[in-house]
Amino acid sequence: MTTDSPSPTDFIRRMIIEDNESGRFGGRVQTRFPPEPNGYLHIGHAKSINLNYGIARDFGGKFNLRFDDTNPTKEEEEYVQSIIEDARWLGADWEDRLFFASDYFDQLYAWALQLIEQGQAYVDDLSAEEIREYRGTLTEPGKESPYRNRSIEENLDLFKRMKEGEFPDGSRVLRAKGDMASGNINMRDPVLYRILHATHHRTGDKWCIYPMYDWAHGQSDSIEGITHSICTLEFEDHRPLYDWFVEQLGIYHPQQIEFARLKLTYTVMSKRKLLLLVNEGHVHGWDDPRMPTISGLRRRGYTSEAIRDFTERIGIAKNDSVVDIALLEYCVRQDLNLRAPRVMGVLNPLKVVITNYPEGQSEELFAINNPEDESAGSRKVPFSRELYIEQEDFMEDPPKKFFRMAPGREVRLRYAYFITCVDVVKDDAGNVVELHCTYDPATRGGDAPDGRKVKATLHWVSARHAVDAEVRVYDQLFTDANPNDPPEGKSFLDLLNPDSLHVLNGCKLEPSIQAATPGQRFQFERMGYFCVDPDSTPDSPVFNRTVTLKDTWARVQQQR
RNA sequence: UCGGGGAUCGUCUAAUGGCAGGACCGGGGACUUUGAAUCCUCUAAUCGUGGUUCGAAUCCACGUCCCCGAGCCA
Repeated sequence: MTTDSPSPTDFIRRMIIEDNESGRFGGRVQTRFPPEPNGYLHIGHAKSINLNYGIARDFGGKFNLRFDDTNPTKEEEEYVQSIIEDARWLGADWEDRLFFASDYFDQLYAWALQLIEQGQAYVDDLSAEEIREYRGTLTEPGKESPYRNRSIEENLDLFKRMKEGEFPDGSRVLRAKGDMASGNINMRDPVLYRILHATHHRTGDKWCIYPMYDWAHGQSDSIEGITHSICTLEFEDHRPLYDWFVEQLGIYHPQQIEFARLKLTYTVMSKRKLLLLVNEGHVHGWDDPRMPTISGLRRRGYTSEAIRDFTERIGIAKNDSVVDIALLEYCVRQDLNLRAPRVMGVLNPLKVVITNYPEGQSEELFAINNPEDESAGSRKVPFSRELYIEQEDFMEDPPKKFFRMAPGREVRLRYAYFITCVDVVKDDAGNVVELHCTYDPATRGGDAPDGRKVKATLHWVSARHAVDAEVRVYDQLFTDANPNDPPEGKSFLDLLNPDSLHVLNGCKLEPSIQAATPGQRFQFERMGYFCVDPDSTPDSPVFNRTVTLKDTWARVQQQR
């Protein structure tokens, strides 16, 4: 009844358990992830991968990676490589079972000949537009093509000549004989093959006819011995076709099961929209850290463990749903809290001079690398007369609940000393540019021997020892929780958040960060989780903010 | 309205004829050398109307609303 582990029996696993009990597939379980190489993987795909791979793993079955590469006009090798990399990074293991639908083109062709010979497929000369007209509408039946009753011999001849390249693109198609009056439009003589004189990323120019999804997918599953072919809801009314083809061919019959695709608030998930964002330059590529792509999330600093945890927490069902992106952020904080070493970094520096600290002197203070992980050890952080603190940690005229630095107030510098603000230096425009403070030498390490308390602990960096860095802070890509549903006359692009990226320069980081390499993740204490960007060099380090820490103070401020 | 699918706390998801549970979000509190983490705690739901039943989120009937489908895309 109550399960505290998040992974459990969703309706798909229950179906599999039933199949195993009835011996339907001989107790065998084999799943697959079937991406089309026409874009990068996104977190919706991660849901599918973790579902399919997780099922295979949990049931002691097998998992295949199969590219659904039946449309050479949209598919590219670059996408194949990125998908393999991302799927692996997510933790999926297909062992030696990396397949391509294009591996099966010969078999698919032979099966098409079989269907023609059985009198169940024909070559149609109607134009694309005519086919559409003949198909009818959602509420009215279609009518049969005048070419539907060609002889088997003529169909065989024409289809072979289609394959030989005798006809131009679009001039003919091979269609199955379905039922032009069916309420399910997929059954109204679906197209099996179209003529495409295009170079395929794997088969080159060998073919000029290419199978449609419906003709390729089920039979590919059948060839691979897939038991449970899991796909998303929009394929639900393709299932009768899926079943019909394998039955007519008399081949092994897998079970198609559909579940709801993932939607997330404040982002878009369709490959078409993501491609548009990339092509129109609204983001800097598929791996832009604001993208919901796997490569974007990785660059942002997400771990595959956090993503897997997320895909387990959201569950599997058939309800259309939109998951709050706050859950994803919760998952990555949860994971990074345990593994990210802490470091001090000031994003918006405010200079502090400790007036009673000797000029030219410095010392090293003890700091813990990760309070959640003792094995992470400790480090030394340099302290000196001139420091930086965060601008937002000082207010000249603080409201009631603000208990950070203010004139006359004493606070703790993390791992260092208690300091008291004695003077505020301003520029001509009245901006606070520097604080003069005194420190209490007796509070070294951060504890007052007399037991007095301070309400705030601030992070800081010694000015002389600081590493300058660029920090890229991100906000949601869209201002609207559901950019898929823009107001009348607007596009989802109109809902783009103009402030989704802020580049901060001159950020001050403690020197221990110097050796960090791209991909490394840190918690900047009190500020959030950050990760070294691939653009980073030893001379000019660049960090991405993965996510802020949960910020109670920020919430209090918003309520005011 | 032709076919297919779906409606449970704000969100996601359990309960498959027997106490509507969990997680996220939000509120309150404890603790605190991160306003973090952790811990405690609270708010909050069965689309509607009938029916069957000792008992209905679950079964039945009739409604309502939402999603998908008319690519030579997948």
